[in-house]
Amino acid sequence: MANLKELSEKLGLSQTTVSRALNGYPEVSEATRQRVIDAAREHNYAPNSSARRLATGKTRTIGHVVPISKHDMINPHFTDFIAGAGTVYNRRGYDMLISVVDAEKETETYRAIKRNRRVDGVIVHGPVANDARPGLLQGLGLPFVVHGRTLQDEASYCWVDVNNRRAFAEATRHLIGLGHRRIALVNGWEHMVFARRRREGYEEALREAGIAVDPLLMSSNEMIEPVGYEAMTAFLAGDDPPTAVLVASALSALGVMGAVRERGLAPGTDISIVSYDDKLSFLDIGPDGMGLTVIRSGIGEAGRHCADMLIDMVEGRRGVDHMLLEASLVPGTSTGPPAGIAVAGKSAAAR
Amino acid sequence: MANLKELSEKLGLSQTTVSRALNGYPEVSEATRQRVIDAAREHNYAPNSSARRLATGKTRTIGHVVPISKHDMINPHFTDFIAGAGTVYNRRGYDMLISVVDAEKETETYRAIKRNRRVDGVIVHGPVANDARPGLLQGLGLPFVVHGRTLQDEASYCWVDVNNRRAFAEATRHLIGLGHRRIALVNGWEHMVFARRRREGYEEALREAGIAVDPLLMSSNEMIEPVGYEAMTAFLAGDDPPTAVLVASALSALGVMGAVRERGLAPGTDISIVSYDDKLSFLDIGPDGMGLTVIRSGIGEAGRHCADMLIDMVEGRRGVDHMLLEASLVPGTSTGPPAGIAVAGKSAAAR
DNA sequence: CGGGCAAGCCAAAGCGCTTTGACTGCGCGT
DNA sequence: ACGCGCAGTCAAAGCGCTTTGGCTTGCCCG
Repeated sequence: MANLKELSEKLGLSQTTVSRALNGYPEVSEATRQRVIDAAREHNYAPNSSARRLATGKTRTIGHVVPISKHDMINPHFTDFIAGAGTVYNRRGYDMLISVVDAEKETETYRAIKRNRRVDGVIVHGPVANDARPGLLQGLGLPFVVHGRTLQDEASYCWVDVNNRRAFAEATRHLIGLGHRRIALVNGWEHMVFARRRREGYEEALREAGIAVDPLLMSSNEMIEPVGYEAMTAFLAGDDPPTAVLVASALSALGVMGAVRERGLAPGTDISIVSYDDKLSFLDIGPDGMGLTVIRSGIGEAGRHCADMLIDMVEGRRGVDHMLLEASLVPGTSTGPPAGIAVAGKSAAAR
Repeated sequence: MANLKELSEKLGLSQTTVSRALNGYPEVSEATRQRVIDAAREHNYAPNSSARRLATGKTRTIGHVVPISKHDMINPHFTDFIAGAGTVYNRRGYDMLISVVDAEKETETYRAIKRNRRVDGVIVHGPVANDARPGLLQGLGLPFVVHGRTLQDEASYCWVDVNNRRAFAEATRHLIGLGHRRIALVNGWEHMVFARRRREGYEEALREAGIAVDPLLMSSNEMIEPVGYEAMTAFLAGDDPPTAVLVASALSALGVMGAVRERGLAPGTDISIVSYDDKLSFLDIGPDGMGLTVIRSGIGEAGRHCADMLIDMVEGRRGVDHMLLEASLVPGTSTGPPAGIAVAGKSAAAR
């Protein structure tokens, strides 16, 4: 059955009534509604979504503009984010539109998206230090939720973020509590806001304990395996190598572990490792997998919250809102007192 | 400027003419066309895409139905695939619609997509042994391209695949040529067609060389890091451990490398490793990165070909077509003669 | 000089839905 | 007996585009 007209003719009802019946409006009798629903199912009818969108002015579609960097790379965390957001879209009857664009064409893409009225709102990924996007989108009047936060005006728009600062402060305190004083940080790019906050948390905890911040123990770079390996190798080759390391992502942690293993060091005994764990679905670095001590906050969960918040907004059920998720420290076997300090019964390497 | 009507009034032209001018039809004078284009830009006009879709019956949208497994996991290779496909959609003016659905709801999703006329065609990911999807989609009359191939009727629909069988046969021959006789295989799930073809290639090369296929040297499982680690650890603990191993994915290779390093073995000297490399953008296992010898075929490239093929189809410029990509063996430092056989100047470990 | 033809433009008819505003009975209170 | 409100239904007017089928010009050619 192609369209509403035919279906309504077949039922001997007007298009109005059939449409109302199908969309759950109250002014149609239950008997009629049931008859309509049965007929729709029988004839395999579903409204044409383009027509519906044109008539309502709503697209029931959420856009994700994902910038693609040199080397055609999309942030691997993105997969898990959309896995989370996607289930929400599904449940609430929304579509997910993804635009893969060159990083520098991003603002033009938002403008185009607005002009064509292709989506009801967008999710903004990976906020950077002076991010122009919130301002741009506010100017365009395109509803949005930021995954993360920018550094300024965070009160003026919706966001869902992890309390990165506190998470890293606590992880650092944990290591300090174990007796570590030389603690390295393998961080992400610091133009990304979350990375900056993580460093702040790390430094805050060091200062509290009266430990000097040593630039030689900090690296800021892309969060991928080879980079983690390089950074850790460099730290270990230094004059006064760290006894513990804080890693900003699972992928980096993988590289860090590679460097550690290669040097024949045992995590938890010779060196302590704590990694942030976004719960990349294909890589379990935590206690149940590789055994690392991790600071955990699922990125899929963040995706779900972003999606729900944005849909609430475009449907007018919610105003400007924020959500700060707390990460939790999950102890694994990769942490322990520094090598110099002997502790009975502590020897197992990670895994 | 909201719509065509206003723009045409402002120009003193009919909607017809403005529409034609903007869409490049020949029956409008160049002078007028230019005037229209300038005005459109000046007033920031772009056609409402819902209206256009309704009028034309084309959505200019390609759908990707991605099943989500237990543990909310989406195949990590997916990111790279859509990075490739996405650039093509962009270039050719198409949108990408992604539906994240529970694995068992996949066929219902295709039906719904067809009913609503939300997309012009779909890409089918991860074909399995007796895949129902090609038949279903042919029955629905929804154009599609399969990334990979099923086992039967492959001539009846469009696909883009890698010559997995040959790739693995050649990699195996390469190892045999170096003198290896105990060659293990860390494969993906064999209900996935590509994994099955890879094993066939591997076995073919072994048989050619008169080497018995040893089930104890073969594992078939999910292609993720922890699983690669487990498999390799088990192989190395066996009575007659392999001197070489063939790995089906970069992620598994990571686990394999972890197991190898942990045992203090040097890749290329103590044990040879060849991995299939889909060029995951966040993980370079090849010669330039971790240094492994790899069989390489970019998944992003496959994505581009799929997208182009599908768009050609829905635009009626192409009929049923196939594309078989060849993977190439890229030598790294992780392969060499078996440990027993001494060769001058061969000693460097991977990396 | 008139017919034919191409170039350039337009009015109006969809596309398939939602939504407004109006209409019909029917039961009810007075 | 009459009017009123309410439940249930409908015709028709959009939503903003594309596309069909004409309608003017102006020009060329016999």
